[in-house]
Amino acid sequence: MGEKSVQKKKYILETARRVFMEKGYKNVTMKDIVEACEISRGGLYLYFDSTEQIFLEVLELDAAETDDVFTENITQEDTAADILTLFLKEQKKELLRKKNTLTVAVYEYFFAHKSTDKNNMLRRQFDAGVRVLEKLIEAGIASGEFYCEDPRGAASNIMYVLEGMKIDAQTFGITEKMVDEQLLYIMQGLIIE
Amino acid sequence: MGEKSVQKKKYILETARRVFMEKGYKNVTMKDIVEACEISRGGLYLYFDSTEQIFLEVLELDAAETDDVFTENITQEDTAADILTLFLKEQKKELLRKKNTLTVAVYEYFFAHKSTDKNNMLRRQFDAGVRVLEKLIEAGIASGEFYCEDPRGAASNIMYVLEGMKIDAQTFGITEKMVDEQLLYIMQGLIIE
Amino acid sequence: MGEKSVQKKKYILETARRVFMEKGYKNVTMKDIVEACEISRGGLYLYFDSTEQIFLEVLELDAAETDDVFTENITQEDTAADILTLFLKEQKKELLRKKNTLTVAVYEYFFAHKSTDKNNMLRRQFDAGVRVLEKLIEAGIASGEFYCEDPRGAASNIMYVLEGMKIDAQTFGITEKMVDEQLLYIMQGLIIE
Amino acid sequence: MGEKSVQKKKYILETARRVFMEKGYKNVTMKDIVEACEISRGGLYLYFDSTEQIFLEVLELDAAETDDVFTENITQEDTAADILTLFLKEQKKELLRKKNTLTVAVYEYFFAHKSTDKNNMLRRQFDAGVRVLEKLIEAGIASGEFYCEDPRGAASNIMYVLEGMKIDAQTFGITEKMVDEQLLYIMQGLIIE
DNA sequence: CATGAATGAGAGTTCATTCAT
DNA sequence: GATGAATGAACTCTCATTCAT
Repeated sequence: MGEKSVQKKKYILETARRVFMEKGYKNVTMKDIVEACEISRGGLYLYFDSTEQIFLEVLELDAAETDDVFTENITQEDTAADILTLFLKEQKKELLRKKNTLTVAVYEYFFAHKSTDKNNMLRRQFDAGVRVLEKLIEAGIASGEFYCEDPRGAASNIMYVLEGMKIDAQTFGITEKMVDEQLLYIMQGLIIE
Repeated sequence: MGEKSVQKKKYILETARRVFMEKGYKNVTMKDIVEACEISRGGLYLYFDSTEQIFLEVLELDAAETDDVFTENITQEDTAADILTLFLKEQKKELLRKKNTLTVAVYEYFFAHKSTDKNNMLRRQFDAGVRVLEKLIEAGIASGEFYCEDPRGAASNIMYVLEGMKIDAQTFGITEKMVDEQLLYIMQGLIIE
Repeated sequence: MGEKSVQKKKYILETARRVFMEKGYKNVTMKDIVEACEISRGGLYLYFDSTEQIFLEVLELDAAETDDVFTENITQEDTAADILTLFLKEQKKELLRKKNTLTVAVYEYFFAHKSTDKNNMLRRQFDAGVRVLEKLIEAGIASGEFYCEDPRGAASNIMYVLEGMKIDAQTFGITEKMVDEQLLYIMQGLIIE
Repeated sequence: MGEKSVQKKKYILETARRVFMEKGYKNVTMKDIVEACEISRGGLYLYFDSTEQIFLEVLELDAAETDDVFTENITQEDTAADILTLFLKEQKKELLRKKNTLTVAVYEYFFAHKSTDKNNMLRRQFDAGVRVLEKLIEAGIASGEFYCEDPRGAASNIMYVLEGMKIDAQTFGITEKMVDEQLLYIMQGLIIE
């Protein structure tokens, strides 16, 4: 595949991404993507065989590009509490962003392709989140900022709460106030006053 | 609609329920339900106009029948901790039930029919859950069983966690161990040792 | 068929008549008639096998009931011109009546059941009209009221014009002025000034 | 839509035209046209969305192609009587053509889409016919060929008669003799002997 | 007689997918 | 590589007609 083709493929993925953000996963047809991309039906099939393949490659591209805005913003001087606050702030931003989000599409996809495989993207992300938070909490305990008897439990708790809020945001809406209250509750459970 | 029709309608709803449990919401066609019920195409239309109508009536029937297995099992002598434990045990059972569940269908439906309306079923259930848990925690505090500075936050925390675990159960699976650990974490955050 | 049945049949025909007036012939389904009559589906089939049969019986009933409002209003003293004027006035009334009319249904039916048979209802009516008008014109000539070299041609001319106006009334509308002008033209072609 | 598509579209319209001539308007389904054209179900939908759209485009094509066989045959030397005779001869030919005619379909369509709008095709055609005939009659009067006190009335009379005969031709048939007699009657009403 | 539930044929419509150009 | 016309399977929905009660 030549240079040109690579670019076109990327163009299709970016355009398809917008389509998935708007319509979720199951609602999206090859026709939708063809029309959004303004290419020919046959043209799309040169690059992709199905909406599933396109969606998975959109997710891959996403993963590759995300590359932690989060870690980039951490400096040496930051305390564990600072970092956790930063992390939660990022999550909150994500949660409240109503439109530009693949959340619905991702859940729709994984509902239909549930797998307990270690490679399941959602699972990897969840596990990774728990690990990072656990380390962070342990670091906070070590530095005397946090008190917590079960860092693993606390880390999981945060991840489950975030997952729960993400769903609620997409099904019946969630207000900034609700998010703030819960994040505050979480922080206060950890911080030594 | 006579007595007989009422029974048939119920039969269709029960059969459709199984179909929704198996295939989620969006995958289900009138044809699927017709075939599952072993009735004619036109026959189904005598009772329902669309899969959406069927689904909503399935949910209604569910709500009517659920009628709190939970509250039925509470006796006068139970302490707040007992009741909370019972509640969490019920939730755990629900969570781990892999097949017999409308969870996926419900989320799929509400992804597509997101509404911040007070009448949104998911919202009502969430709010009701928070209210019940808050009362319970306050009762536990009053009886000296629990310690908690923010009963509302704790109640919300539990509901979000349950929501999060429900999703995880349906997307990448969740083990009994994971559930137990998190429920334990929650209980220990409340109980005075 | 008992007395009661005869009444019910008549009731159905009268109700169906209204339906045909509203929707024409082809648009009417057995369901429409069942609903308009507020009887059961099976019930209708006890009396009629198809919309066609119903429609034909509606026409028969009509023919039986029409029984010439026209001839009833003619008295001995009326001149030919008086009678012709009366006839055209009746036709005009019929033409301008927008709603209560089976015209569209009748044409739709006979488009689909064209027959050059002498018994074709439209043909019988046309021929009868020509005959009556011809006699009338001849009577007018005899009495010195009219001048006409081809009474048969004039009679046919009137009938064709009425037919043409009936169609126009049902397809693009026709104003009272248009009708009056044409009827005046016809009368002036006959009357000796 | 490329050159090829334009041809195919025309092919479909021509084929559909035949179908409408055979079955009228309301009886024609997308399936009928698909089968007549020997194309696939989906193929037809690439070009047209409904039988109504197809029908209207058939009418447009017709209007575009008709382009007055009539006016083409008029020469400078023709007298008004010659032209009127030619016109009526054309109409007679049209009237007696039993099969190759959209008449029934057109009336069926306009029964269901009655509109007093100036743009109603039938109305435009009627008005245009009246105008042309009126001019012609006035020309004939000026040249001493015709005698007529109400050229407008005479013109309308001719158009209504033609409309009436068209209907009769499609419902109970009309013989060449009947047409000839009536056209003769009309001509004799105008010509000075 | 009368009911109305039930059936199944058939029309409309949309899309994934292929293929000649 | 790229196009877009073409196909056909799958779904939705409506009715004429039947039949057990």
